[in-house]
Amino acid sequence: MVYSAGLAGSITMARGFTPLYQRVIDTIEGDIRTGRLKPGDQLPSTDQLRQSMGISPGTIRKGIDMLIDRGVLRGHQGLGVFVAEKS
Amino acid sequence: MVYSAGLAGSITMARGFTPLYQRVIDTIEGDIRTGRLKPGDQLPSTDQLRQSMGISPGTIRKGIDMLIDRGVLRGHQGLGVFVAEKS
DNA sequence: CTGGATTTGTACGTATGTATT
DNA sequence: CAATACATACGTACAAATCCA
Repeated sequence: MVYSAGLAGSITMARGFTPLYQRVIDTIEGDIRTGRLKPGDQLPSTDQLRQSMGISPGTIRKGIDMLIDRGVLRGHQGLGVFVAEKS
Repeated sequence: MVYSAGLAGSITMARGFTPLYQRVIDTIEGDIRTGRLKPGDQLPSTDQLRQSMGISPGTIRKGIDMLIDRGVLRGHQGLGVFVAEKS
């Protein structure tokens, strides 16, 4: 699983107008939509996502938090974050 | 408007611990439910909430972010945060 | 028109707590 | 007990939008 964010290393954030946390959301939801992530699947750890996307842990977390709040993901402390079984 | 961060009156005190960001959510939603905040009303600024609740800006922000994501609030950069007209 | 003040929006880094293996 | 991983919370900095003197 790749999770490349592109533009990694751009400190000045010369991004378009898509916030980084939105890119986290888009990436995960895209992988769910295409079937690369299926219900019950475990996501890469926050630290792995941080490394592969080049985004700080807090920003990774913000995207995941929103998807958990929306019911798309489920977080289990000590275990990991998983794709929700039902939408 | 009070927005005290005191422990009494919290809705979700079951299991002993309520996260601070949840207290922010509960306080705002409670004020909407009781009519103390009405659709179109402006909330106190993040900095005012920080002071009155004694909670860090990031945590205040997290609660507000979730309510914006749920459609309960609307944020307008440079203006303020308002109670959404539609529910 | 300009510039300051206010306020939200985004992003970073760090620390600590808690659950699971 | 140790390692792993999520959950919560803190503080800071700067960008962007709005308002007004």
